[in-house]
Amino acid sequence: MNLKELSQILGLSQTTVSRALNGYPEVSEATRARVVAAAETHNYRPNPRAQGLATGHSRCIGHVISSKHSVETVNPIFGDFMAGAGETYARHGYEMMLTRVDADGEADAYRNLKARGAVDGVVVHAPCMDDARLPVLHEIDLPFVVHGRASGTNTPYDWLDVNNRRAFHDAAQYLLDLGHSRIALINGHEDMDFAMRRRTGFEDAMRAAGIEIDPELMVAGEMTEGHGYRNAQRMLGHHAPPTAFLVSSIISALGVRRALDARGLRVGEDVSIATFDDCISYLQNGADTPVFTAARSSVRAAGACLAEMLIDRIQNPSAPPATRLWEAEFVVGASTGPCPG
Amino acid sequence: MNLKELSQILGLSQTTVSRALNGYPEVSEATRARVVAAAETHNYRPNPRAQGLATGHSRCIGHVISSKHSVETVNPIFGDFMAGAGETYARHGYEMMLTRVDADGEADAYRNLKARGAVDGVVVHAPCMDDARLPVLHEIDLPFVVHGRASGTNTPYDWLDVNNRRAFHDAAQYLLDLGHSRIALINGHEDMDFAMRRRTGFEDAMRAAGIEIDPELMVAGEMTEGHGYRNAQRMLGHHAPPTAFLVSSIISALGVRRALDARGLRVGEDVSIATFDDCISYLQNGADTPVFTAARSSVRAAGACLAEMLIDRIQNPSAPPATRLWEAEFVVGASTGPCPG
DNA sequence: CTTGTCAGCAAAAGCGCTTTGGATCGGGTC
DNA sequence: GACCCGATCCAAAGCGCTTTTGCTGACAAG
Repeated sequence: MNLKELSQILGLSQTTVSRALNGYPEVSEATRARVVAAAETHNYRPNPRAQGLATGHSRCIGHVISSKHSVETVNPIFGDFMAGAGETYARHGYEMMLTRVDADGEADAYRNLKARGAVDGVVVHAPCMDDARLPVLHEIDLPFVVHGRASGTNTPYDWLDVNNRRAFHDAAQYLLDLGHSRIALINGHEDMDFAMRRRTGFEDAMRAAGIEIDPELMVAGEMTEGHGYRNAQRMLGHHAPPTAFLVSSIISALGVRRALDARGLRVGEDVSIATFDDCISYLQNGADTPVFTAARSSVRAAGACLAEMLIDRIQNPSAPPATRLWEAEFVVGASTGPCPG
Repeated sequence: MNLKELSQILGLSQTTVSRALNGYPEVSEATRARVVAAAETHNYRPNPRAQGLATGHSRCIGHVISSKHSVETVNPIFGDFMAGAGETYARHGYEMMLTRVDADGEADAYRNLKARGAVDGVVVHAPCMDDARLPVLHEIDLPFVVHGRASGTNTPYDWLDVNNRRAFHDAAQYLLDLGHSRIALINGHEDMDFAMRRRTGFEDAMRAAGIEIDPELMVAGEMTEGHGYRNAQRMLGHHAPPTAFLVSSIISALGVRRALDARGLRVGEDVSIATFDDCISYLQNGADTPVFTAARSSVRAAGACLAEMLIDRIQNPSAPPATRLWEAEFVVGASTGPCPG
């Protein structure tokens, strides 16, 4: 069923039917009601491609996910982020389109999406310092919002970020207050902006406490369980092992815990673990009492909020840049305790 | 840059340019080369909506993800599945479109996608018994492939599944051979087909060993870490607690392990754990020696294969149904050992 | 009885592409 | 020399929608 057929059935012109359906005022309420009813009974759905061709926009949001650090590894927060964003999109009548690209193909992918008019806007994931994608997006004039921030970029843009520096500062401070001084940092890839900020927060707290940081106890990499396990194992084999771990992801924290188990060390007694918790739905940090002491912030909520911000941006391209800095919530769990000895 | 402009630059008609670009034979190789070069230098990209309007298909695959069991929880294998599928789509020039719907909105979502011509085909996730979606898809004649199988459906369809029954039969058998008889099953929602099959495999092995199954030791639910933890905790408080757990997801298995830790029980010594391992990228089951004894099968590979199958189906709608039954690989890890006592 | 206004509707021109149905032209056939 | 033919290329008709423009008739104002 298309517009033409529907209009013939109704004995009206396509114009009138289109207007009736799209809420234009130039059509009487009686006619509109008749049209809407007919559209309903004949299960008419406007063809989005034709609509897009005519209007110039696609009612579709692009997410391009790159395999930057590893072709193999998928970001564990991806699903929850998309769930949050997806619901917002759906509510506003937008679809979401995923594009998967190789390591450095992101900028090209954006150019492609723009040239083809495939999407009305994009969400930029995992920004890094001096992110090369933002100038490209500005240049091609494709609306976008950034999940996180990109230090080094001076032209303003829309972003939503967690105060990662403060979150890690406060978490480190908490461990310091418990008497720990040999604190290890297991971070995400530090070319990513958020990881850099977390590291800064950690270092600030350590420095303020007058503690020199052992480079052996700082590591960055893919935030997998294995990454947490291997590095914790290595560090625990150190001549002066850490008494506490500050970890950038609950996934890696699981690996750290496994390393402790393997060495017969009790979590929260012999060794403490504090982590960042993105509130991944299938890995909740304890329904009742938190398993891990953590700085937490829902990635799903972030997805929902960014989606909203992007839609706003699309509808009002000249609005001033919107930015949101969320504070992580610090929760004390069973994984931390006073420094032994 | 659009076709019209490009053809004017070249001094050719739109027809010729279009044909040259799309590899039709009615154009000389010299002209074709000239056109291709010009398209390249002017960064011409055909508008997919216009292309779709003209050809009738969208070069886009739909994935509709429902919040059937829980609005909150995202399937942890989602990201890896999409990564696998996404690469295949990209290679064949397809995009993927996600739609998120409420509990029972899936069938409607399919009708919508079809009526609007938004996608050329869809992937059906998490089929259940007598799945209501398949008749709908047949009725509206939208090409699809199923990740798993839907028992009770008699019209044939394309699917790819892991031999879940055998995987769980063999895993249970392995535990039985180690001397365990109090074996607990922590399963996924059993209205889902794969969970039902796993349960059958488990029951078959137990029955063949002449062991009566304690209903207290069988549970089904959302495959989260918390689900594993809570149920393991409960079962371990039983007057005759299990000496082994058979778990449907490595995520839940992590929860089971946490429950063991909480009770000071050693994994693989006091209590054994065997699990299904979907090879989730950020939760690898040990790079060197497997952490968990597991039946494993890569969900990412499944995504890639299903994508290929769907594209085949779209290109050849009348081909006989394709089905693939993969055997899980059984790996022995550190989480299992002889039944103590 | 004009004139102006305005609600209500229709015709038609795109949007950017593919595809059908010619047109043109040089060369080979009889 | 008339005819056919393959090789190239072009004009124009859609695909299904939105939107500009214009028309018609009713009705109030002058």
